[in-house]
Amino acid sequence: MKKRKSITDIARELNVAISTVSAVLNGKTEERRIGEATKKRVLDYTLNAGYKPNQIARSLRTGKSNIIGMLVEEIANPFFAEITSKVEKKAAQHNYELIYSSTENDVNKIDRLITTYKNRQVDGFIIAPTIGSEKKIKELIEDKTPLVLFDRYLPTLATNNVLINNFNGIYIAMEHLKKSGYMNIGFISTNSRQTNMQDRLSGYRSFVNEHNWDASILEIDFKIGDTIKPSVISKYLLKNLQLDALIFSTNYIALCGLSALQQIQKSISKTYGIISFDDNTHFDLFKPSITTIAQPIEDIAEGIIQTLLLKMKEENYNSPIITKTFEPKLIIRESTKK
Amino acid sequence: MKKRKSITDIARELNVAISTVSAVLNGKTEERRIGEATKKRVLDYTLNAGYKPNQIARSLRTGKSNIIGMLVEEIANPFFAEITSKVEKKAAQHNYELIYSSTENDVNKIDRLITTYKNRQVDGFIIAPTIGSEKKIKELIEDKTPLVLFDRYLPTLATNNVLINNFNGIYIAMEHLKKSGYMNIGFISTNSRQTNMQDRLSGYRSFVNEHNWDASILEIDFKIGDTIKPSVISKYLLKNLQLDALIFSTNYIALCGLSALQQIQKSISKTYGIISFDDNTHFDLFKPSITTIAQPIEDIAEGIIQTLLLKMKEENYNSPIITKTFEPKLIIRESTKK
DNA sequence: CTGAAAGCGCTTACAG
DNA sequence: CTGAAAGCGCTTACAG
Repeated sequence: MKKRKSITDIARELNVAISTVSAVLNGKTEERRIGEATKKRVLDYTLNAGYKPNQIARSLRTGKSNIIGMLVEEIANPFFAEITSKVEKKAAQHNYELIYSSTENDVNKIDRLITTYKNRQVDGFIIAPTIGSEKKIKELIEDKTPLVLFDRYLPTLATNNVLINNFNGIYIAMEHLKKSGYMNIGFISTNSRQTNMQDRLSGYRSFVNEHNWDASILEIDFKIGDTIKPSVISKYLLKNLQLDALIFSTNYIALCGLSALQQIQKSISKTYGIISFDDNTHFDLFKPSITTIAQPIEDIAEGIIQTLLLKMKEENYNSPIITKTFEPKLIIRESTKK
Repeated sequence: MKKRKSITDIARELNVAISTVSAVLNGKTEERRIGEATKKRVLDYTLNAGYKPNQIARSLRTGKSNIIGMLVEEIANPFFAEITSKVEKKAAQHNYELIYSSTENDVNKIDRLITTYKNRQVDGFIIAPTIGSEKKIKELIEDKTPLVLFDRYLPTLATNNVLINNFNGIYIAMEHLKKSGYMNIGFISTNSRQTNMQDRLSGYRSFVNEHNWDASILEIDFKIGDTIKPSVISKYLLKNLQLDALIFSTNYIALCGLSALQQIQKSISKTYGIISFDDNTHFDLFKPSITTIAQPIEDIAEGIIQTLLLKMKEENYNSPIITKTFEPKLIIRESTKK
């Protein structure tokens, strides 16, 4: 590759000191009291030559990279894709670059990624943590690395969290179904022990208990990257013919559940009330369109970036731990109209 | 953040020279003839202390980052998500890290991203190029930055490409439909001028011309991030009632088309033969399951990484330009059984 | 077999 | 108002 111009080259060609060029480039002409003429000469030259400072050198010197590392469960999942995209834009506004990777909820992968990112000297971490990654994340906390967890939390770790009220999300969905006349509601979820999934389950259980209903729960054994067989769900439906409505605990389970419903449409002719957690670009296109429990993605993204920015200010390393919890929102569509 | 141990700290604590530590860490104990005992001491110590070399410093010194930058159209699109994931794994096997971003086919964004990645000193680029980005990409070529384009090419740029035979993909799909008894096939695509889309259109036109059929083409005005209204497609179908089969030129158009078909199911009761470009995790779950023209993702990923690795070996900067073209594969499912 | 020194491209006290 | 020098953490010729 062609060698790029350095600040030294520019200083030599312009007959000024390296530090002068640096000051101009960093907008420190005031403190350093650089003359207008010198400033203009440097600016003209660098603009013209298309000079961009070498970030690597800058990082090495300042100990800051202006990079934020973000680890999500799976970037292909629309929820994570959207949130990453929003965080990326917000980070850019504050002059930070975002790099991200999928952990696939794999403890080894998350550990490896944290190490890699650390070696790249990221200034802060945003992580959707996996059960089992407590030890590695604890290292970050002990190093005083600015850090925000989101989507789920790790109960044993005292650090910053941005979450939603998963319990309430399901609870208001149940209330809506009840009001719409459904009385036998099945809850279809994964067997994940993550806090978000457990809280959604609790929301269901609480509502059912409070109303003296029978709980009917399907927990599917699922790992990221697996394809769920719709037959798992159709079998469950055929065994639980009393059900008149279904809540899916997350978007990919819902997609699979909708396939299952198509499969058994011939054998049992009934229309279920349907609600899915996570709104999805396609849910309003379905026939019937699907009622969803939407996460306030904009709020979450803003909550994450603001918390991290605060923590990345050096003087705030010892400020209190922050947890922000947002409320999800029910988007009512055709699938819950009796 | 806590300051990390440096090679200097280690050298001091072990009473050896910095260069000795460096040699051991880089496995150069042979050339540098480091004694077994010294080697063991250093290795034990660094392993124990969990020391990881500072990549920033290493990059600055060697001029190499061991990072590959990849720009795709939209990471949330399953095709790009999969290919990125595969390239990432292959790159890791060769000790390269992959960073990636979505261009959204936006020329400004792609230009900005290339600049950002250059400043991060990536060792090579993998790009799904956008029309209009010729100038910026030409700069990379002139700098002799290792570079591979994929998915589409830019006719005016002489550089390395990894592609599929889009023309043939549609052509064999048409042949299959004809053999299955369909004779009035509509082609539903975007109005994108990208080579991949244009080649797919050419495949359709050629087949139709060769068989003296009438062409029926819908080109939807679409930008990444847009939601296509299914009504655009249903209007087209209602105007072209002679059609008995449809080919969708890409996965998101197909998803939208399937919504449109549901909408008009009541008004026109007929079953279209359906084929979509790009296989998709959900296409085999649909009822009927959808016949697709699948891209050989594994081959494409391997083609990309091998080409780039070759170009990143310094001595190969002046080796000939490489173009690899793979054949797509028809996956026949229920949607094309009459 | 091992170490001292230069240098990658920056920023930042400090001296004048 | 401007410049010379140190130093971030490495690698790599080179000297012994």
